This record gives sequence, structure tokens and C-alpha cells, in this order.
Amino acid sequence: MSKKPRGRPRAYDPEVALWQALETFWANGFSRTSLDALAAATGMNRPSLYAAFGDKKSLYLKSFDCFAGQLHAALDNAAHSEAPLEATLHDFFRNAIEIYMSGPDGPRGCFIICTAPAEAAMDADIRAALKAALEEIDRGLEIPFAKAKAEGRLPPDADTAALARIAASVLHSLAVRARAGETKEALHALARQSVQSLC
Amino acid sequence: MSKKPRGRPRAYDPEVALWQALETFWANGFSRTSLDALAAATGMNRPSLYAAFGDKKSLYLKSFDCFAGQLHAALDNAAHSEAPLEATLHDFFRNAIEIYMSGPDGPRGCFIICTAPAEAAMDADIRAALKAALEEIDRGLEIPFAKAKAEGRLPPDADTAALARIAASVLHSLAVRARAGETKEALHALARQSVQSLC
DNA sequence: ATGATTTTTTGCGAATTGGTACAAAATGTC
DNA sequence: GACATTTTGTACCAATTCGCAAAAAATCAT
Repeated sequence: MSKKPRGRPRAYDPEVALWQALETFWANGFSRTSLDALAAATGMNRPSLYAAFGDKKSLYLKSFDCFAGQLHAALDNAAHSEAPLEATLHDFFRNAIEIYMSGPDGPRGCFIICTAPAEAAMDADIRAALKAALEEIDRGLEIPFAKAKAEGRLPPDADTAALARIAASVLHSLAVRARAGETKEALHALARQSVQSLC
Repeated sequence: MSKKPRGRPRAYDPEVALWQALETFWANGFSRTSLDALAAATGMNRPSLYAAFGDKKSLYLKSFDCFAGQLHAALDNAAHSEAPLEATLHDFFRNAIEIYMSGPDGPRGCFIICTAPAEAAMDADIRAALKAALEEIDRGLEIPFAKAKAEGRLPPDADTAALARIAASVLHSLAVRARAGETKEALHALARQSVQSLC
């Protein structure tokens, strides 16, 4: 454990600074976020930002991974749920909606779905990160379906991968709808009806 | 019909210039697209661009409306289809996938879903345009479901509005997935399975 | 204390941004 | 041909962009 790094101590906590940068990208998207805005949000100045996280895109990708970590935890939670399939999915969606509707300046939707696609067409790195995140959602959501099928709570010929991809699609849509300003009630209704339709 | 506008004739066709601007925004998103790029794409110079379409955001919103017009036509087509519900939906998705996978520099997904959300959180005008477009999709897709229900091809207690919103969610997801680089086959499979699940 | 080491701070700089003023060019009208 | 009218082209502006160099500050080791 490095206790005394020997030089001038850092004036910031890398973890909270990264989260503050993430919030800035989340609200404004990648291209619209300037290094000045990131410096203001983190309380760091540009050279320190650069030294700590590399250039702007590198910082965005680190923020992306940070958010993807949260997503991974939520999927893991759903995968290990002991509750029946419907309840598991519903909890998962409810948690997602809670995050999508949060934010100091109004609903922000999903960091990944709402900020990465704009850049993905012309930026291969961001496209690859987006693709990997989508695949993780698809794979993560399949587990609860597969468990339900194994327990006989779904027809034996149910295509769990396909059901998971449809559930993931609803998640993507919830992300966009939240950012567009749909009400929380409308989002919950969509989640409820899609769960009903899939189980 | 104004035949002779009296001054120096325009060197561009406003309709094709608008479409060229749309293509530039489509590939790069709003914030990453510069006026120089728009001028190069349209073959106009900046002052002419400005005179013809107003400032950058105004041009983006006009491009948005242009794309929304195409979307409206596709929805209208689905609404007036004489084919059974499954075929109508499948044709609609197939057409969407064709557009999402097109593009000179690789798949671009949907102009609306892939470029507007990034700006929507901080820009009320773009958010409103996005919201309106999402609502039009929801409402447009409900018509085929309602017709099927009226013809007894769906259970009498089917919630057609809910089914339409789920179908719309799959459309949104197809847009993002295409831009992330999923294969055309994977997109068609998702479309097919969702139609199967909804009908 | 002195020096090594790491971070912060200040300030720069080359490039790009969105937007505009103004003159030159191309047309119709008289 | 002379003039009014509209668009184009050149040039410019102030502001912002990302990135970095170099000095100043804060700590540890000796």
C-alpha cells in the first residue's frame, strides 16, 4: 500500500473527480463538453486533468467504464436474484428508471445510450465501447430468463436470448424516453407492460 | 408560382442542400459538426448557409424535421397496410433496418435516436423535437395494432397502446444497435422475435 | 536546512469555432 | 446601357477549443 507518494500531495480524489467528469459528460455529451467544463466540474485545472486521465477522449472512456461498472453491478444483482422472473425484471427496470430520472438539471437518461451513439459512427473506440456495453446487457439479462426456464417457469422452447434482447431493447428505450422528458409514470407503465408481455 | 426572383440566381437547390446537411449531422452528431463541415457538404459557403437556413441549431432542427418527414411516411405506410399485423410490422422493421445500416461511412442508425439524445438534456428545443418524434412513433405504431384488434386478430383485452410502445422500443434499440455495429442478421433476428412476441 | 520529487498553477499558442461585414458577381427591370 | 435586387465570395472577428511548457508550491528523504 503506497502511503507516502513522496511529492506534493494531490488536491483531489481521483475517484470523485472521475465521477464528476462522468456527470459532466452525462449531461452534455462528449463533443459538447469542453476541458474547461471538466476542469470546473472536478475542481482541477487542465494540466492536472491531463496528467491524471489523459486527453479528453481517454477521460470519456474512463467515465464510460465507470458507468459500465454500475451497470454491471445492476445486471449482476438481477442475475443473482432469488425472486421470480417478473419481480427480478421489474426491480431491474425500476432501478434503471430511478437513475435515468435523476440528475441536478432534470432527467438525463442513460450515460451510455444517450451520449455514446452520437460519437459512435465516426469514432471506432467509442463504437467498440458501446458495442461491448450492449452485449453485456444482452448477456446479463439472459440469465434471469434462463433460470426461469430451467425452473419450468417459462415454456421449454422459450428463446431466452431473444427474450433478453427484447428486454434490453426496452431498457434502451427507457433511457431515451427519460431524456426526452417522458414522465416517470409513463416509463414505469412501459416497464410493467413489457415485463408482462415477456413472462 | 414565383418564376423569376429578380436577383442573382441561387447556385444550390435548398432541398438537396438540406439533405446534405442532414447527412453530415447524421454521421457526426450536432456538436461535433462544424459550420465548415456543413459548408463543405452542401457546397455552399457559410454566409449562404446562414441566409438560407439560419444558425447552426436552426439548420439541425430543419434537418430533424426532414428526417421526421421520412419517418412519418413510413409510419403512414404501416398504418395503411392491408397486410396482416405481423407482416406489417415486419416490413416496417425491415425498412428501418435498411435505412439504419446504410451510409457512406458505415451504419449510422437513426438520425433522431442517435443524435438528438446527446443534446436533449441541455437543449430544450432539441428535447421537445425528440419528444414529439417519440410520440409520433408510439401513436403511429398503435394503428396497426388497433386495426388487428378490431378485426379480432388480437385478444379483445389487448392494450394496443402498450404493445405499440414496446414495438417502438425495439425500433429505438435497433437504431442504437445498428450504430454500435451489430450485424444486419442480428437486427433482423431481433425484429422477427419481437414481432413474434407481440402478435 | 537542503535537495529530490510530485503536483499545482499560470500562461501561452496554434487551431478551430460560430457568426458577420462588405464588396464582387449575376440576374431582372426599366 | 443604367439601376435595383439578390446571392456569392472573401475576409475578418471575437471567443473558444485542446493541449502543453515552464515556473511555483508542497511534500518526503537525507
